Amino acid sequence: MTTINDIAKLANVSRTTVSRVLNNNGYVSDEVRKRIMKIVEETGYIPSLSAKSLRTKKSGVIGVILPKISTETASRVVSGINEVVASENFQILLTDTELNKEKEIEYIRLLQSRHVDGIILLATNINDRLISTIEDAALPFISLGQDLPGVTSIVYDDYHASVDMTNMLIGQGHDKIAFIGVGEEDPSVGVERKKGYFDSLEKHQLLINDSWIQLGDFSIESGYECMKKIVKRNEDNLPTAVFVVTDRMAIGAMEYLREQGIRIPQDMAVAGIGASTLSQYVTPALTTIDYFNKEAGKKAAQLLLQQLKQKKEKEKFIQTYRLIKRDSV
Amino acid sequence: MTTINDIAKLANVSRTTVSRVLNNNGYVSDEVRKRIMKIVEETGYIPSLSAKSLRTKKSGVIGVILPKISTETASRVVSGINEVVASENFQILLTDTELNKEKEIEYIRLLQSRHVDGIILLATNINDRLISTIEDAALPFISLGQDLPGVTSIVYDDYHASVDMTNMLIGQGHDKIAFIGVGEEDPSVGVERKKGYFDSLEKHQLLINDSWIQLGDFSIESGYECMKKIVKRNEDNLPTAVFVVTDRMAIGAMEYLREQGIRIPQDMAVAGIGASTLSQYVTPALTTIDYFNKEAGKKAAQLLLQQLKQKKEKEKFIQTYRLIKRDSV
DNA sequence: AAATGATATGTAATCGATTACACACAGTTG
DNA sequence: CAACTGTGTGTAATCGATTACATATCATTT
Repeated sequence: MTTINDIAKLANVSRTTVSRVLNNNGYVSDEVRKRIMKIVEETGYIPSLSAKSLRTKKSGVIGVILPKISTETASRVVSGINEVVASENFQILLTDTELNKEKEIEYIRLLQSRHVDGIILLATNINDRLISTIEDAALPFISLGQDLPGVTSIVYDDYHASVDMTNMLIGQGHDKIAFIGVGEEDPSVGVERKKGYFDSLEKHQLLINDSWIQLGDFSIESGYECMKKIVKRNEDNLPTAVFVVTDRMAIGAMEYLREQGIRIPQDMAVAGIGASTLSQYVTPALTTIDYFNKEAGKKAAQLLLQQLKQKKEKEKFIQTYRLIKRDSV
Repeated sequence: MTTINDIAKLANVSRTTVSRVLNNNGYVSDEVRKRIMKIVEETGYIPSLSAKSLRTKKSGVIGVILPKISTETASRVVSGINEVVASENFQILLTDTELNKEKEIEYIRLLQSRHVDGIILLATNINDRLISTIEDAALPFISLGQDLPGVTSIVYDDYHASVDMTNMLIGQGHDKIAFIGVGEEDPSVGVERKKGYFDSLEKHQLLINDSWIQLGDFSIESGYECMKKIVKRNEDNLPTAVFVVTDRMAIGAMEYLREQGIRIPQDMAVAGIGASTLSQYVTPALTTIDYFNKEAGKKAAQLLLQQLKQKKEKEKFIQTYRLIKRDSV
């Protein structure tokens, strides 16, 4: 490996001068600049960013912590983040917690030790150790998906999205609306979306029937199973619509309905959340809510870059959403 | 930031001893070890991996270069890679070329300057500068998707997959089979898959009709447009099947057919490649080929980790595939 | 009792960059 | 012409770790 010292020797200058040329920093005569650049190119010299990072305390790397790497949401968000940070010559160091809370904390510390300049966390839960780890890290930090105390956060407006969707179903004349959700460990998907559903029903003074409510685990299969349970338990009096808190589970639910010959939307309307590609191309096309994940990723990256330039107070941003009405309703 | 020196002072030892404790390296008395560990925990000391990396020439980071970050294929492959490397405590540094050849080269050099321990490239093309940049980098390197000379490569068996699919269609009694492909810049998708199609037709002495062949750009929309052109140009004599080289384009094609009231598969059979989630849940479910992308990612990571341990000769691996027959045929 | 080897710790060089500071030389200014 | 300012370059400390080598102690072996 050629180092800055080698270049300096070859060009008969001190390494200070080479560094000045490379960083466009301070005075260097044209003649020397050219000489050095020529040698740099000939040798194919590549500066060591570890050394640079050690000295400057900056790495040009942004840490991203994902709950699960291979989901469409994650992929869209990362794509948005990358678009923004790459344009400022940062790279992304990717970690995947596999939905494990311990790993979330572990990775924050790891990223810190790697001297990342900032961290974006796609958060799925809130707990004290997490908060204090983030505080201790004392790094520019953005939380996406959950509002973490003391941390600049971008959140999806799960509550209102859910209310809107339920209202819309009610507006279509449905008064028996089933619900497929997830567990309450996830404040956004598990709590807020369910709350929106309940509140809307209540406001319209509609019946809430426990046998219409099932919880899944985000997978397509669990959507299928939940739908099956709902249908089995209400064979004599089926609900006329089902609101599913994620598209994937909604797809599973649709599959079961199709198998059973229950027509969508005539016999049962189906609505999801997430605006996955899938939702657009299933038949019938799924009514859903678009959270603009890629935009959220971009926003997160922009906020982070701002924080890199100057420390800011915690802020909270609410990502807009859009209800996409399609044939499943 | 606490450093190893701070710990050393607090523990009344030299930093050498601290380093020994932290790396479980050489002799340290139990008493001192405990004392140091206690202080490490109290202070929340986190070693600087930049410094470590500078000294040891190892970073614990694997560079991954993707052609496009937000595709299902990429996401599956990355997920496979991550699963393997994370288990050995490596992280992934992610870069996205946006299908730009220059960036491919730029990123290899960048990753090199970041002292990544190895690189996995999801390759989409082959060119001399790329090869020589890889050579110069002198890093453990794996190419996934294209067989690069001198580089251990994992390739999908595009040719035979394509032959198999075409044979299958022919076996179903189709003799007018249209084709939607991509440009030849992409040796795997653009060249090999097309070659498989042609060879199969030829072998069965079937007509090859230029107006049945269209090239798209990987997008769903382009699949739609290609299908449209094929139908328009052959209104009096429609082909009875269409083989599309990617699932996304196949989905686009299906959409156009549906709009036109052309029934799938009765009027036209459709086949894709990729086994996207989408392919499983569209109606009718799309016949496609599964390349086991996640497995390929794992394999790539395993090969890379092996190379980290000992340098190896170039090898070439052919990833298996599986034809999934569904309702669209 | 001397030699040997295992255990325990420290000294100091090193990795490859950046940067504060010093110095030299020009041209300009009052 | 003395003082100042703008250019151009070098010296050496520094970032935070690892590691070859040296040294010291103690128990064991011959």
